[in-house]
Amino acid sequence: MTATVTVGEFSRLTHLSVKTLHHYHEIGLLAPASVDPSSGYRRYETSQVEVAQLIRRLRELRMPLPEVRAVVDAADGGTREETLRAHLDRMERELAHTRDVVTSLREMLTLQPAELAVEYRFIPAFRAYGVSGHVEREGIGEWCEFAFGRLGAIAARDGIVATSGATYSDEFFTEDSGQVVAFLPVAPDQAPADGVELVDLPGGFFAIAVHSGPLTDFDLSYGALGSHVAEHCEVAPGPIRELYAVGPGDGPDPASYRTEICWPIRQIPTSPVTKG
Amino acid sequence: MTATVTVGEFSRLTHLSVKTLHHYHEIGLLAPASVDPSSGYRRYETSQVEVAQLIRRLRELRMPLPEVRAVVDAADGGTREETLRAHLDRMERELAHTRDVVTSLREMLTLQPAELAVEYRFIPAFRAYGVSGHVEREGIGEWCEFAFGRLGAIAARDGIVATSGATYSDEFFTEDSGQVVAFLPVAPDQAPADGVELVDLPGGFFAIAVHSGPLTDFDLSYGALGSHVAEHCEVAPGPIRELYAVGPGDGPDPASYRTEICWPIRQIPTSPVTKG
DNA sequence: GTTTGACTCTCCGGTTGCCGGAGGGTGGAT
DNA sequence: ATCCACCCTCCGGCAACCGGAGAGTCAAAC
Repeated sequence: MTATVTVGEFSRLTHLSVKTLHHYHEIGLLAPASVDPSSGYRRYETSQVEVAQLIRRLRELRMPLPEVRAVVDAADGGTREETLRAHLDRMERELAHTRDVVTSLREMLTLQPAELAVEYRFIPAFRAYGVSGHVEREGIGEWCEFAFGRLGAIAARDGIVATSGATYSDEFFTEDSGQVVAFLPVAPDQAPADGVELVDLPGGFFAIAVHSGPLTDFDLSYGALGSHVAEHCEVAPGPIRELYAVGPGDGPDPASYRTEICWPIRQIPTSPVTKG
Repeated sequence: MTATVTVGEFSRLTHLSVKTLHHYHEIGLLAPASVDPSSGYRRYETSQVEVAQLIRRLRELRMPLPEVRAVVDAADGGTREETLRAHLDRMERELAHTRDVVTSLREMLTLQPAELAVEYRFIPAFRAYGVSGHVEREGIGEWCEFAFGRLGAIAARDGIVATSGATYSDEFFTEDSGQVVAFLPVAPDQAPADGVELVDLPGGFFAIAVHSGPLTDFDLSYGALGSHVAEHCEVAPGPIRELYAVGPGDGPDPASYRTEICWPIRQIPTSPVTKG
């Protein structure tokens, strides 16, 4: 019922290159049915064509080989379905992201950069409910939903009204994963609550820029503020803060969002400030 | 107006990792404004933040670095726009392809494989108008439009009515680029015509399977036929042929397409054939 | 004035999923 | 016997960086 073929023939049947088949053999993803002990010649069975085609399909979707292996090895359809769905979800998200980047790229190239208004403020130390974690950049959206969901629930329960925010470690941006703390300011004598920490944010001077609109071209404002600070101020240690003056909780329209980016500085610059 | 910053600071301003900045320096994509000759320390100017952000944006779209360089270096907006658009087009196509693969993957996993009907036929040698070329797999759609457009025009002019087809070299499938010949059968005494060649296709025995519907899961039929041939026939040399019995020229609905895959064999097998 | 600690440098190797080629052995047909 | 197409293994390389080693530098603190 099944015949056995050489690599070259199998290559033709599956549209996988011989090199690729060698590779899959080496890593144990798709081993030939038999190998001639003396010559080393590989022999595949025609029944293996199906698996090979499945692998090819998955690879066409850029699925990493370890995941492909998981799908292929999955005995039960459940695991298989799950891995597949996870991958497709990821692709979906990536796609949405791509669209965002494209639009923001268009804006970046066509529109003149909006004049950035930077103001200086002293923010005193304050206490806040906090949710902290080491977050991957990819998962930041989900994580924020989780964190602010939790903070929002407590705020609603206790009747706290305040502008929430978050601090981001540098590595979060540059290494694509790092420490993030979502916070919601509370009174200094606020009692602890389940599910959140009590954190004390240090006071200090900040250079603050307001970013209006959705967060897709957030990095532009971020870079502009950073440049401004580098040109006019002495930076102080500590993570950058974001204050969500108007965010998803205040309305459904991302265009109405207002986010304040707070860059810690040593002091308010005294020299005449030339905006730019 | 512009201040100068270290790699680390520049990294914070641009959200590019230090390693990445090193890399971009090395390949000359984004060189620091100055390098301390004794210490080797890099110094960037804040004015470089913008370029860096553009690069980051483009990389987020998975644009290869050489293309990024082209966009960044592009003095005039025209070249820039063009490179960009080309890239976005490619992404668009890739996306469409992804969707196709997903649906066909779904079908592949949920539906039982349709019983493959294989028939054997002797096809005599014939003459045809041909358009041949070395084609990249990515560009096959475009190329087919071009080739069959040309053949179709001549057919219309000369009143030729025949089923067109194409031959594909193995490498086209396995190496993602290879020789392809689109052909349209003509009478043996047909006169040459501008823009097309006259080719003679050799006769012989073929194992033929009919693939119905769009070509997204074409490779499945292809593999199934190949397996069948490997199990029941002796293969003959020569490229695989496809005959477009019902194709884009015959109606807009891909579901109505019928394509015959012709696999060259030495002779019609005499043994009792068990389908599978 | 030096010591600390954060920052930076270069170089080397590894990652993923293969491709290309060198150098040499095999297999079936003539 | 010879040919030629096929097959083998091994080595290096591609993109676009990341990780770490080992060493040098800078600025502030003691």
